[in-house]
Amino acid sequence: MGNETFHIDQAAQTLKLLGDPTRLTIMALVQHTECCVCEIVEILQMSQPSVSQHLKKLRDGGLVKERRGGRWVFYSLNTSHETVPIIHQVLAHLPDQKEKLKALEDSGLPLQCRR
Amino acid sequence: MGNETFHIDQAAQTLKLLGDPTRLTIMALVQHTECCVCEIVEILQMSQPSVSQHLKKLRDGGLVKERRGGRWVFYSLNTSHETVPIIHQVLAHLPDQKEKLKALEDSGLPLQCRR
DNA sequence: ACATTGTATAAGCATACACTTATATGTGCA
DNA sequence: TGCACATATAAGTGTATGCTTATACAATGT
Repeated sequence: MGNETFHIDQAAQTLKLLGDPTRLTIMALVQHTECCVCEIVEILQMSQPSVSQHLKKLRDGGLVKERRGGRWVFYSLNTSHETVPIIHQVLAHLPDQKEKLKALEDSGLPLQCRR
Repeated sequence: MGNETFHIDQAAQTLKLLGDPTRLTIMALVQHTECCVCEIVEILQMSQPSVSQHLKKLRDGGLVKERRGGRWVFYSLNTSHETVPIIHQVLAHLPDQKEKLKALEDSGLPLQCRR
């Protein structure tokens, strides 16, 4: 029960975080592009606090990193996490979320974060 | 939100099941070799009901299949589940559990299931 | 300094989870 | 038929989860 168990626990922790539709979608969103919280809220059609709490879990688990830019906070995949290989391969099996980001951009909603 | 959402939910459900150290270890155990419940109990050093309940979850989720052989029940990976590709890739990143099965076999414990 | 906007945190609540102990079911054998 | 073994299920319990509403914090612009 030395090194191996650690790996299993580590992987399980990551998979647990990915094992929620909201968080899994967020991960798919931020996988390639940095995303602003307000964009995520808009795309997921969820309350801002709820999204914020999911982001906190992903942050605490080390799966995403944040960058503050003015009033906005941008999230992206934390590529230095130990389980990134697993994460990438999981996300590779999911439908691309770029379209949703593009659709949001094209929708003309008054999101100021991209200016 | 047609086909895509379904896939995300499906993947999330699988990942949720994998997101527990006990279940993840079980999956790693039964990945290549059919395993008897008593072997799993012995390897995990957990109570039999607890293991049984985890197996039920994996069964209900379609991740494993069971085969009854005499008094024993053998579990193995359900390779016809929709998310097998994800499962395989996740498990590929985990330490091999064959050693534990071998160690159990060599330990001389009175497990009758293999005769 | 103050109001506005964007995000995080706090508190409360209903539900889900993982374990325990106790019991039921199922199979083989005397 | 009755006992022993292997596994499943039931009931109970403490904790975790995901949401809601309310509020705090942070940065900007006037």
